[in-house]
Amino acid sequence: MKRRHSTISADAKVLEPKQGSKSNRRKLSKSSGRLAGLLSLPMDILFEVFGHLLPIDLLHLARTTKEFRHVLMRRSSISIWRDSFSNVPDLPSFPPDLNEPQWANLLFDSHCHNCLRASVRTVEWRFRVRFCSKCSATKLVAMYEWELEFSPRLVAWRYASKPDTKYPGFKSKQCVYSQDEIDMFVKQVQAFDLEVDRPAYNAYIDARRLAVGNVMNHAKECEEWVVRCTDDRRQELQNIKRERVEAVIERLTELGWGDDISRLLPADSLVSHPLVNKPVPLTDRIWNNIRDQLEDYMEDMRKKRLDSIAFWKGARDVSVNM
DNA sequence: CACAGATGATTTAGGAGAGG
DNA sequence: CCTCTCCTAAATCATCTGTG
Repeated sequence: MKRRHSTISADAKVLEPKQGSKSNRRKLSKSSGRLAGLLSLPMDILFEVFGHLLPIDLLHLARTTKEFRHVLMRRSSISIWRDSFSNVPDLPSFPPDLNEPQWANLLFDSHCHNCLRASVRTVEWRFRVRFCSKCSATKLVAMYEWELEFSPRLVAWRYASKPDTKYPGFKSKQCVYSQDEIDMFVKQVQAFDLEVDRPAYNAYIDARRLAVGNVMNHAKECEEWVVRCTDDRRQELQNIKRERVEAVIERLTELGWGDDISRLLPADSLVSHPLVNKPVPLTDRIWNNIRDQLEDYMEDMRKKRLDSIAFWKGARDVSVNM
């Protein structure tokens, strides 16, 4: 697999600037002078600094100005990217058919690769693309195998092995293909004159099968990585929530609510209170914002408990007197 | 006073589960 | 199997607050 050497960036879309809000643009213009000053640093220092950034930071930086793009996208800057990737633990293996910015873009940039819509979480690792739901509908096609013009065994092109219910309208027995890749494959196959080029055609198909197999294996690795990341993140959020609950209980206890907290019914537990059950650490400022509401809540719960006690006491007295 | 960072409201994506 | 609804997490943005 030959790599291009002039720049790292093979795909202009990788460097497509993000659409910023007005406030973002204002911020950029105010701080641009300082960022630009970075480039006046000696190269070895610059490499050292950049090497401590995360890949997505490098990508964002390369999108800010032509100068940053020039520095970060040239072949001689590859060590920056390698250092940067080494800052992220537990990544899938580096795919040999992508370059570093493309790989960073696929892994970490959440924009649709087709329309640049933000916040797209679904990556099609088999096709090495991130598409929003709208673009998935146009750029991915669902077909039964027999619908393909060429034998699917030869195309072997990254089809879904199980129902892909995330695409509305796709039938479970259908396979999912990238329209662009089918077009490219068909074009390349049609370029062969099979009367003359049969050996070359066979070699092409063999190479294609091998390449597809490698990408499929790599996609599996990436999907497993996503599962691990999601699990880790879920755990992290649970820990933050738990610590917030503990912090709230501690502060309420300091205010004299400790006894009432221990007597709360499970259904009234602070764990499920909307102001408490949030994956955001409790700061002094947040505490100041929520304290009054939580004290009101504890007051209500105390009243509820005392009313309940009074009710049962009354009921008992009635039954004793009967 | 300007600025950076924190906060909270709102919007959006996507997963889980219920029901046809 | 498919669709719909609900819920959670993430992203975005305007506003607030603390600091120099």
